[in-house]
Amino acid sequence: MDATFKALADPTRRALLDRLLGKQGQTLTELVDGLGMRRQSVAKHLAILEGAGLVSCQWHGREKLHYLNTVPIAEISRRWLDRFSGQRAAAILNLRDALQENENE
Amino acid sequence: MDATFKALADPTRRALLDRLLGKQGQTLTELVDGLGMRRQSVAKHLAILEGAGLVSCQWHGREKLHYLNTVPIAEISRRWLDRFSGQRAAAILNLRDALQENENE
DNA sequence: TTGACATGCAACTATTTAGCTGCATAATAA
DNA sequence: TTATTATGCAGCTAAATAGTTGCATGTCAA
Repeated sequence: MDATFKALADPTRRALLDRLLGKQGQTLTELVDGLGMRRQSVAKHLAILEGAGLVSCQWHGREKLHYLNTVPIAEISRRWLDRFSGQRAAAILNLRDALQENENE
Repeated sequence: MDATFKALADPTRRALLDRLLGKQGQTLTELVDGLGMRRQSVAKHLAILEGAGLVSCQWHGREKLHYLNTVPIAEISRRWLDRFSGQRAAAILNLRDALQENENE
C-alpha cells in the first residue's frame, strides 16, 4: 500500500496512468512522447509503477507493452480513502465546526 | 491536488491523519507520542499536511489544535480515483485479459 | 548479415526529503 | 516574577528521488 501511495505521488507517473487508461498496451517509446523527458527517465517511472502493481507488462517481440492495473487503486479507495470521505468523516467535520463555533464565543 | 498526493505519500503523515480521524483537536505534543520521532519532525509533517489542506489548525492559548479536513481526500477520490476504479477500468482489464489470452495462443 | 529499432543496465549529479539539534518565543502556573 | 510547558524557526546531515548520459543487449527488416 505504501508503494502505491509513493507511486501516485509523482505527477509524471499519474500522467502515465492517465495515458494508459486512455489506451492500453502502449510501448515505452510511445509513452515517452509528450512528457518532455528522456526515455530512460520514463522507463524508471514505469518500473516504479510496475513495482507498485499499477502497471503490468507483457513482452511482444522486442516491444514491452504496458497495461494499467487498477486493483491497487481500488484497494486504496476501499481500505483507506473511504474511511475519510464517508459519513463518519462528515460527522467529525460537523464536530469540528461545532468546536470552532464554541471557540468564537 | 499534487500537494495532496505528495502529503499522502509518507506513512507517518498517513498515521497522523488516522489518529486525527480517531480524535480531533489534538496538540502537537499529543500527536508526537508513539511515533518514535522528535517533536520538530512531527511538526514538519503536520505543516505539510496543513499546506495540503488536509489538516486545519486552531490556536487555543499556547496550544495549537489540529483538525482533520477530508475535503482534499474526497476530491482525489471523486476527481481521480473514480476514473480508475470504475466500470470503465474493469472493461479495460477485461480487454487486457483478452489480449493476454490471444498472446498465449 | 547488417543496420535500425526497442529496451535494459550502470553510473553520475542535483534536488528534495526526513530526520536531527539548538535556540527563541509566548503562554500558563506556582 | 519565575519556572514550566507548547510551539516556532534556523541550520545541519544523510538518504532518497528525479533526471541525465553512455553503453550493452536483443529483435526485426532489408
